[in-house]
Amino acid sequence: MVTISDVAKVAGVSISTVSYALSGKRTIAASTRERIEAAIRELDYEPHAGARMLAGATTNILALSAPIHTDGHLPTHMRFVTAVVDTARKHDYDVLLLATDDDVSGIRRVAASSLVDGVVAMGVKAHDERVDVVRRAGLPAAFIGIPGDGDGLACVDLDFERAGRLAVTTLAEAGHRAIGIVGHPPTYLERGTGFVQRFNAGLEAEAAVRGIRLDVVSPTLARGAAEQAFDELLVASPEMTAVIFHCNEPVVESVLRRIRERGVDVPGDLSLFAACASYDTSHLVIPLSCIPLPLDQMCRIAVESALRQVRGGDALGVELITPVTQNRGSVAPPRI
Amino acid sequence: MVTISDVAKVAGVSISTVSYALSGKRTIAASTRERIEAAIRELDYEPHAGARMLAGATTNILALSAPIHTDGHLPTHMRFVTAVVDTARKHDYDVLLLATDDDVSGIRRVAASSLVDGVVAMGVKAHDERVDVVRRAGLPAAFIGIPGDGDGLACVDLDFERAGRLAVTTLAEAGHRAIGIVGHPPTYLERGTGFVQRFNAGLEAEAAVRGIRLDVVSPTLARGAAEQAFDELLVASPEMTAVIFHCNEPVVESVLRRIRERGVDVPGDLSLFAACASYDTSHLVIPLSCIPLPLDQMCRIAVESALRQVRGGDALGVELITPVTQNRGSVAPPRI
DNA sequence: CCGCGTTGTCGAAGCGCTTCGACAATGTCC
DNA sequence: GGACATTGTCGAAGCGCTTCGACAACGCGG
Repeated sequence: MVTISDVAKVAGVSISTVSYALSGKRTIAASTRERIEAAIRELDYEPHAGARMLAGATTNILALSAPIHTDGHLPTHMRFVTAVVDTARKHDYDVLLLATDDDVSGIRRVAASSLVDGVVAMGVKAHDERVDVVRRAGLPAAFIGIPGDGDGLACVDLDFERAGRLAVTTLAEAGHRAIGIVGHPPTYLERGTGFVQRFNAGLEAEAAVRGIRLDVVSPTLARGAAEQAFDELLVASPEMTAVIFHCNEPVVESVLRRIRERGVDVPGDLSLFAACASYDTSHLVIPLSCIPLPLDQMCRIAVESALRQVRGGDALGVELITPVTQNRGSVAPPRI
Repeated sequence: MVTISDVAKVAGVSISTVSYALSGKRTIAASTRERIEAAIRELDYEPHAGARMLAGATTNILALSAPIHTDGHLPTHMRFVTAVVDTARKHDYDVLLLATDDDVSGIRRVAASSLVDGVVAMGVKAHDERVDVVRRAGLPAAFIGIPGDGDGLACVDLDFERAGRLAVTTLAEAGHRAIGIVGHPPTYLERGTGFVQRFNAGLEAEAAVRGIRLDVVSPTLARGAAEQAFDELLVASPEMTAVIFHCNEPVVESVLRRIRERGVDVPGDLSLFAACASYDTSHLVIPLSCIPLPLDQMCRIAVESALRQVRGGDALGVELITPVTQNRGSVAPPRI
């Protein structure tokens, strides 16, 4: 293998000069640097990852803690993963994927063995063990989602509370007074995913202020559950004129098909709104106005926050992304 | 951080003794080993990954080259990834995820920097650049899929040719003489995914032997394309009594819904068969008899093959998994 | 009881890199 | 023109580990 001393020999300088030329930590004469760079290109030199780690430098590896839940939505999960990998690569970082059940032990292991410079954690829960682990290990970390006890930790998320309020506001301002909600499976809440709670809190707060009736269903992932839940909504609240989706794409699709089957006109009979959509709502059977989940942005911020800490910067605390709406024509004033 | 010399001190032995106790490469007296293990537990020692790599040992990291295609099916992709991660962890390996566009440069980089012990490559194409890279780098590698020029390389895949024949055989033995095929999008073939070619070859060979009529459609991923393709099949081959699916789950679901809409009885009017299904066919609107894609098995074999090479073993060449059928009642003799 | 092979342990070298301190070779200022 | 900073380069130490060769200590057969 090509080592730094090969490069030094070819460039006619010492090893340390090559190292400094590479890291930029000391000034190197332009002419010297050029010779070194030429030698590197000529030899196709790549620093030995282990040697770098050992000498106390960075590993240029980020761990991605991405626990998979049986009730989770795999495509969304995958989008998060690839977004993290893409961003990391832009900063010359590789990603070590921690995706087995026991996410805590994985973090502990890579931290103890100095394998990674930092960790990005997704699928964050209200009470997340990983918070303790990274805190104890003093490991640079960024959470995609807001853990309950994450004081001083870098967290990024859509402002779900505000998204809840924005969803209600959007429909309320169109004139709707009774809104149905199709939410995530009940297991999400049981598992302690904070974003569902925050979104619901936002919904309820805004609905209370505006005196709007809210009816919530939380279909499981079983076949037919989504359609059935929608039917229940119709029965429970005959005056309902709008529905907010805060659920995964397959559930939305099922309900949209049911809506078509029943001959309900959108937005004439019923306005629809997809909140925090991790998917493209413009390609659905019925395109939906929505608040997009800014997945790429979240991942980018998380990775960059972790890397800032790696470079010695402070964790910037909680960063909440302001939700925005996108109009796809599925919301209109209710028929009088 | 806790180092091996801390452990040695506590256990009252030398550094090398600890190292040998850990690696098992020399015999160590049972009593000594116990003292060392106690010290390791007491200090919560974890070897420094970089030091290990540098000293010429293994890195205990496997790269997973998992290029993402725009026409690919994300859930299937994710299942492969997690299956690889799970298997790797069982062998005390971590997985570095190479998922950006340029998969070749990623492999080259991790190989040149000795970051990984080996690589597992999925999404293998008939002409796959990665073959050259790993061969040139002398890197232990396993391919999930069969590259065209992969002589001497470790490859694992379902025997798609045989699966094609088995699918036709299954329907032919039930008495069907005209079979429709709903295939993967045409972009799969254009991209050079070998498994589609091999499956089709198997289909055609068996159909030719048995004198069976085959009509193939390859719907794109556009909305409505699947339904439309099925309708075309119906028009093109009125005598068709069975359909083989060799496509992703969403396409199957769309067609199944169309079948319901048209009031076609399964298996009375039409027999259905899912070939190489990466999803659970028993939870579909109409449960389908199928040849499952043995995804976990493929990933397990690939990881273990790569690790065998890491330990100095030979690449075992191409391993084709024999397809098996599962009966879910969607195949019956055609009405006379 | 001597020589021999085994077994268990140790010391030291070295993996490729970063970084510290040293030090020529300059330039700068009174 | 001499004192002093600045700039560019170098040698060497050391990061934590594996592994080689050495070598006591021991049991064994002749």
